[in-house]
Amino acid sequence: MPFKQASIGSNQLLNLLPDKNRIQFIDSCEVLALNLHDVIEVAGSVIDHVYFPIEGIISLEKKIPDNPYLAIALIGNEGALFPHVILGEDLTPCRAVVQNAGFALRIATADFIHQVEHDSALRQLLKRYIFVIYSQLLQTASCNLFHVLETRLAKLLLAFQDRSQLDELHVTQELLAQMLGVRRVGVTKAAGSLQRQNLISYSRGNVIIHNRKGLKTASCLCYLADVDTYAQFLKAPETNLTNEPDVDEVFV
Amino acid sequence: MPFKQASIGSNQLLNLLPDKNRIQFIDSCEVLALNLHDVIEVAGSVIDHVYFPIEGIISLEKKIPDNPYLAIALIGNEGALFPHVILGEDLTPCRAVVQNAGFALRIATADFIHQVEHDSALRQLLKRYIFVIYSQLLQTASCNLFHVLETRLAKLLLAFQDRSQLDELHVTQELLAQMLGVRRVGVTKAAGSLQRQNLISYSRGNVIIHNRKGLKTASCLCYLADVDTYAQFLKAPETNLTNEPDVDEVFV
DNA sequence: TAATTTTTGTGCGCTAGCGCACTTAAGAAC
DNA sequence: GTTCTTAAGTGCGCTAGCGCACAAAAATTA
Repeated sequence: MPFKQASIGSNQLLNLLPDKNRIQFIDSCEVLALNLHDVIEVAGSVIDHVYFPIEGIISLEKKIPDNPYLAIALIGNEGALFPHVILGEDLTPCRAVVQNAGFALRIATADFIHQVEHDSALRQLLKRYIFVIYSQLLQTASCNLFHVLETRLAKLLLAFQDRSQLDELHVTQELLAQMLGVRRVGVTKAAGSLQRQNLISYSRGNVIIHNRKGLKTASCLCYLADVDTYAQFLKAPETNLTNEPDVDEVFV
Repeated sequence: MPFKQASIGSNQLLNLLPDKNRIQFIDSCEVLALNLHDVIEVAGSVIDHVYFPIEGIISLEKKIPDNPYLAIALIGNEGALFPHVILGEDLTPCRAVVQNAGFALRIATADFIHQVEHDSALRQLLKRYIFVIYSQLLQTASCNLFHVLETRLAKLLLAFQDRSQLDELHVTQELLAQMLGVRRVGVTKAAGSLQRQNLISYSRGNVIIHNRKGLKTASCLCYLADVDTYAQFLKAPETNLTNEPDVDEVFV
């Protein structure tokens, strides 16, 4: 349970910062409620805030013409939404939808960039996080092509649980289908199979995970790969985020 | 023909830099021959050089266990290889293979980072490029899931031609299959269909593109989307890469 | 010229997921 | 209760791509 040990009520990414930096950064943020099915951004829009979820789940979804949406990533309190504005482009290539209600810290893009400019620890952390997302995206691109629905569903449920911190997930088959880019009946079939294996049970928008270990076995290795990638680059002890200097080490 | 107007013998990305910056940067590079089927990096290895192809094509390929390789991107003289080291992580999540012989500028990672630290125009350019690659990767992740092989093959051939600057591509069906993550016979079938439509012809490792416009129609919209993304962020006139300041504007 | 290797083509049965249409069941509202 | 709405299940024919095996043709080597 890679993200479960984190304390509720905070953002794990920001928790990796030294206290001083974190406190200063959070001071520039406001708290925003994430209401279920809110569309935070549509594809192509200008990003005017960067978000750090504390509770709740946001899915990043890419749409290509004549095809359904596809969830590219789930963002919970282990991550951030739109940190890539530090790359200098404030457009989002995909939309962001709240899939579990909760709340998040958010900061105006300009303020965010200002903070990042003047805080090397924060900068380093976010660059690392962007690299992790990039690596996981490579994995997803392969996974989408090669892996059958049942394993992809298992992966998604695990990712959902990691971010909701609950054994009972509030999500319908219809929504899962939208995230996976398949028909709802496809999810019915795959979920039925997982239920018959006593890994999960569900009814009308509630999915209960009974056997997390078994679900991992039923999922593709991509789930573990993603968790490993995150842990490798964003685990607290090894991160060694530094506070100084901010002059010579302007970017890297 | 989005990349064709570029002069041979240079890297288009670096061409977007002001003369002064470009000359200084290239001065720190060495020229390296790209030999067909060279594996420049394997997945997970430490990146000790960043490459700027001048001629030739390199494919970035992700491997997941029990499945074939999958080409994630083609890199020619419109791009760069491993620029993401500026994110602070010098590992590569995928391997890089030379698919068309040629040559490239390359620079040691440490030197590269040093240059990027002290050259805001270069930094801005590379961040933009990374964003473009990221956006295209989102597109690819969807494309892999939704689009049939024939359209994906058409897209790949167009991307190949853009980077080889020739109408005759040197690539076997076997290699195309490896890049697309499918069986060779799948490519035989799809390529046969494109040939019957008089869009291409081929024999024993040579693919000739007869009708580029038709091939665009036969490809998925993802090809055009990728080209547009590149043009939007990396077109010469609009880029406005600046030289100063390098103090206040340390990162963004 | 003959043998070998590389590249491309064909056939066949199989499976995952599709579109479409319809059914069942559980809550919610009346 | 009864009706209505939302969520989940079933059936059917279809297609893309799979694995496997084998055939044909072009290029290379002997």
